[in-house]
Amino acid sequence: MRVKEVADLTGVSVRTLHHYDEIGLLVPDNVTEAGYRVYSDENLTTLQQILFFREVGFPLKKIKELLDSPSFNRLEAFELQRDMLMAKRKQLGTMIETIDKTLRSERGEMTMTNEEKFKGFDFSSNPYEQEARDRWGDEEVDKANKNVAKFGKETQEDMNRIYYNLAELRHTDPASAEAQVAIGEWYTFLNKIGDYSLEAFAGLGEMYVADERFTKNIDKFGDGLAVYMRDAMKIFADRN
Amino acid sequence: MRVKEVADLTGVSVRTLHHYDEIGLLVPDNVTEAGYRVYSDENLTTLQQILFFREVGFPLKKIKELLDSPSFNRLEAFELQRDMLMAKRKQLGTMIETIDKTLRSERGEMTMTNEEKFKGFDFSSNPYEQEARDRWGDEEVDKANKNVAKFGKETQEDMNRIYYNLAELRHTDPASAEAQVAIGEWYTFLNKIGDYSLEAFAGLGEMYVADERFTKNIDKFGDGLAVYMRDAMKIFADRN
DNA sequence: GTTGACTCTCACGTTACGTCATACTCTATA
DNA sequence: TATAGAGTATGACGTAACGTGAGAGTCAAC
Repeated sequence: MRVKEVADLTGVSVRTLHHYDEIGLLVPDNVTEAGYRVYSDENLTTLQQILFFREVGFPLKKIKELLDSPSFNRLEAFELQRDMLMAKRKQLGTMIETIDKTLRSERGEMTMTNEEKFKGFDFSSNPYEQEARDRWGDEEVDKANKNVAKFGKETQEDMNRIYYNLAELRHTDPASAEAQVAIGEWYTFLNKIGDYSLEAFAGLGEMYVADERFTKNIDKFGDGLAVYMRDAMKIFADRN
Repeated sequence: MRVKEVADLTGVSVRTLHHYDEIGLLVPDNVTEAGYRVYSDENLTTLQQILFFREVGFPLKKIKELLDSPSFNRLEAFELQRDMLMAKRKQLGTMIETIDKTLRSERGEMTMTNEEKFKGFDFSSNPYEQEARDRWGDEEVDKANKNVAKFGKETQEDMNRIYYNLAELRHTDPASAEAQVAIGEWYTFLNKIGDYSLEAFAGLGEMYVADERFTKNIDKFGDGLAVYMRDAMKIFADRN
């Protein structure tokens, strides 16, 4: 699908699609020889997600973070969206009540406190923002992963190499020399992209098993890898 | 109430209130010696209206036009708001359905067309915008009244004086010398604030009875005044 | 009489596009 | 096959609705 088709289908402007491309929020899967953007069905699904999060007040930057997050899960997102919509529908009910009361009070049939006048009208802090943050993390949790992304493809490949390496060792003793060398590479790697003391390193290891978002991603390289890394990281920190 | 109280009550920021003051959208009824803004209950009601229209996507400029419109009516506004909320609630239902279907299609239980994927997600053109325009007018219709507001209090008083004058004559012959002098004043007045040919003047008179927004406002000065003015204006235009 | 919470007015920054301007691409038809 | 008309691309500046300090005054309370 080309820009205008997408625009007509979804109700957003062509300029908006250009903008989303510019900021890397929705980059079309294909481009013609002439430079025309061509959107895939996958792109459309992503756009649907974007529009949804936008509708409920998320800034584009945060939406991008969510979608980019390695722990992001489309199905979970849809479920959260469902919850948000239901909540919003309930809020609308409150607003309608408020309006009804206001109408009656305007007719002098009753009086309202100022608080009552704004019941349902407070959109200030979206409780789901926290929920989304909790699910797909930000700041702290994915710090490492995000930094990796910043440092480009090579760094990413380095990281994967270390993960694969460790995954192969994951049924051996984490205190063994081989494992400790591998985990030492991990420590060195992390310090290339961030700043980790030995304590922080050990703490990070704890998070690998404590936080399922980490666990999931790490265990992609091998079942039980997260636990193995935690153990190896603790030993490494203690010994150095 | 002072800024922060209002902010806490309504969930908007202090800066927002400052902003609304700056652009003349919500000017506090009182100001202390020290220059502190003090909001009245009336101000709060207005703010409620503002927040509502903002929530449903009206730009502040348009909101200001609505509230400033002489034909604006709080009760009508609340009723429109009710309708909009009900419609939005219905739309939410559609969106929830869409999400449910999407979830099922993600699980491979069914397939969806692209159009179905965006059902309920198109917020592009707000149908109520037109509705609001129709009720409280814009551009053309209230041009005169708006210009009056621009020219300050004196002009406003001049206008009212002419209206009252005509209202007293409204049971006499619109072709009489007295009536024609009065309507001539009206013509002169209008040309002070705008640019009206004789034809335009007669046409305006037609609108006074054709458009109920005009009729309502004019008849506030006396029942049947709008019709009377239309007649007098036509005669005036024909004679000059 | 000095905090601490609140307020004021600049004034520049930001987000998410809108709105041209200018130029290329691609069918559809004369 | 030339050419119009609809669509698209890339700048680049404009706009709306505030956010975010900076610097300074205000005010009740201890």
